[in-house]
Formats: sequence, C-alpha cells, structure tokens
Amino acid sequence: MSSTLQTLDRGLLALKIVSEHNEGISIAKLAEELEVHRTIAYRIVATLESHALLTRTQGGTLRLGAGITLLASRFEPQLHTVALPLLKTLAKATRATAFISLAQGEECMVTLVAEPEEGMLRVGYRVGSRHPLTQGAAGIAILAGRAPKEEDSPEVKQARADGYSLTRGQLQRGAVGVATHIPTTQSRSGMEACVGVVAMDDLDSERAIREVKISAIQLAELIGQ
Amino acid sequence: MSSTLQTLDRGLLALKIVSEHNEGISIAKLAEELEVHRTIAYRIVATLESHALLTRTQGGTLRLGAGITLLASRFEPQLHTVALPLLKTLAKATRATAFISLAQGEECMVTLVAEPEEGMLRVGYRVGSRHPLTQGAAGIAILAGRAPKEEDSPEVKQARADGYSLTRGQLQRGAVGVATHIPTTQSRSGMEACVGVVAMDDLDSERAIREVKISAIQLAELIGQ
DNA sequence: CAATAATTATCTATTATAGAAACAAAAAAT
DNA sequence: ATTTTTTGTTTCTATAATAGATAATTATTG
Repeated sequence: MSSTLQTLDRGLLALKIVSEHNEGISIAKLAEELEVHRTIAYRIVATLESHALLTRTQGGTLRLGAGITLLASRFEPQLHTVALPLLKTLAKATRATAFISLAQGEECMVTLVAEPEEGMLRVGYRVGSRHPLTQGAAGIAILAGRAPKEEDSPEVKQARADGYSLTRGQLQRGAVGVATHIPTTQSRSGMEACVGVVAMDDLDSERAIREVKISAIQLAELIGQ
Repeated sequence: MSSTLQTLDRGLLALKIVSEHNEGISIAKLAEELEVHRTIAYRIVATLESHALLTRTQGGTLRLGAGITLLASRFEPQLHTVALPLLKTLAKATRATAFISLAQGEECMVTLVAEPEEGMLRVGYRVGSRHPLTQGAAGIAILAGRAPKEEDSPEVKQARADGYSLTRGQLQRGAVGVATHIPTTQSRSGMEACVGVVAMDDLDSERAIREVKISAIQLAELIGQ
C-alpha cells in the first residue's frame, strides 16, 4: 500500500486541470476545482510556475508552460513525431480508429490516436485513457510481447502465438479491437508499446490484422535499432 | 515572496532528474540526487507514478511515463491560442508566411504557421516538418540564441551579432527566410523557440527583420517570464 | 545459501502545510 | 465617483501531513 503525497498529488492534479482548459483557467477557479483554499492554490501555482510547467498570461489565466516540451522531448522523442502519419494511413486502410498505447505499470495508456476520415460512425478512443493490461486488445498485445509466464491468460498465450490480439466488447460493448506489440521498443528504453485499431463490430478483421502487423513492423523500423 | 511547496517542489525536481537520465535511474540514486531519505523517494515515485508521469521498467529503473505525452499534446494547442493571433499579424505585415519553430534535439520543428491572406503566391511551410539546426533561418536563429561556442558557423555568429538570421535558398530554391530566437524561454523551461517568416525572393527583408524582431519580444512576454 | 540490495510497513517528532483571516490593489459594477 | 467584487499578498497557528528512522520483508546476486 505504497502511500502517496498529498501536496504533490494536488500539484499534479492542478497541472492536469490546467491542461484540460484550452482557454486557460483562473486561479480562483482552479482552487475551486481542486477543492482547496485559494491561498493553497496560489502556492501550488507558484511552485509549478517555478518549474516552468505553468505560466500565467496577462489576464492572469493559467496555461501549461514551456517546460512541458522539454520533458516531452526527453520522452522517447521519435515515437510520436514519426508515428502519426503512419497511424493515419492505418486508420484509412482499415476504416477504423488507429492508436498507439504504452504500458504504464499494470495499466496501458493510449498516447496517440488517428481517426478515419470517412465512415458514418467512428469509435472515439481518447488519448490519455487507461485500462488494465489484462483487458482489451492493447493490453493483451503488450502482455504477449513479454516473456512467457505461467500465469498468462489463455488470451495472452493465444496472442503470443498468433502475433496479434483480437478482443470483442472487452472495453466497450459492440467494439472490436485488434492490436499487436511493437518489437524493439522495449529493449532500448524499457518502454512497451503496441499499435492497433478499434472499430464497431463491422470491422474487416482479416484486413485489420494484416494492416496492424505491417504497421508494427514499420514502426519498429522507423524507431530504429 | 510567494512561497513554494517543498513536497511539490521535490516531486517536480524528481521528474526533472529522471528526465535527464536517458538510461533510467534507480530509486536509490534518485533519493541521493534529491538529498532525501530513500523512504521519501519511494513516496514521491508512487505519487508521480499514479499520474503516469513516471514508470518503472522491469529492471526497476525509473523513466518518464506516458502521461508526459498527454500533457505535451495539450501544451501545443494552448501555445497556439496565445501565439496564433500574433503570427497572423506578422504574416499580414510582412506578406509572408510566419512560423514558430521549436528545437527538438539536433533538429528544429515547425509547430505553428500563419499564411498571409493576400498575395498571389505564398510559400507553404508544413507544420511538423523538421530540418537540421544548422540549416535554414529557423535553425540558425536557435543556435544563435545559445551561448557562443567555438564550432559555431559564421552564419550563426553573424546571426548572434545581428539579432536575426537571414538565409536564401537553404531549404528551398528561391525561398528567403528570416528568423530570430525568442528570448527568455530557454533559461527556465529549457524550451528553445524561434519566430520567423519565409517568402519568395521578393520579400522586403528590411521590414521583415523589423517585424520579426518585434514579434519575438511580444512572444517572449506572452509565453512567459 | 549466504549476503546484499530493493521494497514495504510501522512509528513518532516535528516540520511543512493547510486553512483562516486580514489586508492591499485592481477591476467591475453601480 | 464610490461601492462592490475579484485578485493577489502576507501573517498567523493548529494540526495534519511529512520526514526520517528503524525494522521487517521480499528479491537478487554472487
């Protein structure tokens, strides 16, 4: 039961709240959302500001600061800049929403999404959303990319054998997901990533599997080594 | 004398330290660098981890987490809302395509563009396109914004002396670029940015230089501190 | 299998923080 | 012009949260 620190937690929450307000947010409102006294919000802001993670515009509204880009540039720089065009292609080819997810402890997190342009309905998959590794095509694909273990679920074993995972309705009723592990990412940085698509039940899964596999190989090559 | 919060400050410092270790860092070493007891480092890590800003690889070493990309993806839109109006003004005043570029390792990347409304031909400059820092007005402007080095090219030295860089045909035949470093951004946040314009050979360069310089100052104020 | 390292859990003194309150200054409304 | 509201600082104190130690537990490694 590893405990967390309240003050740090609140600060990070503040960062998140500011990030969610594109138009900026006032300190008063931030305090409200954090459910803390105004004074505290000022102190939190001052601290985040001193690390350039937050700035205040003339009007006094808060916005994310440039320090974010520095952190971001140190986080696996290639992956995202390189991957977006490829994801768009994948989305078009499969007529489904394409994504990249990263392992994060026992969860996996969606970090990049490309939606298909055509099609009446499309499945939205929000960047930043997280779910357990044991659920959904993405998580299973990541587990399948790891060394085999006793306790692997049948699905994971299957995915490891097939080179892809396919799930139906695990995260959302009526949604199908196909994903596969991106090789080589792990060895270099310890990061574990997968690429895949989600769609309604009408997904052409044969094709999706093929395309997702190709994308994974291309990504691995692009990222290098 | 707006005070800061120790716990939050340490947490953010931890984030920075981890970001500086490409190969990852152990908790023990992190504690050392933070000059806190190991126990505290564990709590800091747990908190950062719960926000997906940090992960631990199999080996137990710490790395930046996927949550960074989420914040980063929200930083750019916020920068844009603030900077775009200014870029539009710049584009209009110079009748050229105005841009902001950020340093990204050894390259620089275009993150925001505003095209002039009038004029027959306009130079398109694609957001996301990258080129080496050593080439083109933008890259040279960024290098000129750094502390002087022995190995600086004559162009960089010139740009540093002049307060702007002007290149012809380096990235594209027949194109002229003028750019200047946005001051004050680097020191705290680590971000290195420049603003500039590109146009065909017919650019009124005197005017462009003047306008770009003004924009840089204004942006410095907008972006923060 | 010992020995070392990594991790988690428990505990208490004390410090850092929370939160209030009071105050000044600037905006907004009257 | 003068209230009223909002925004930003400062000071203060109770207390809760944190720091840091110690110890117990679990992995790793030679």
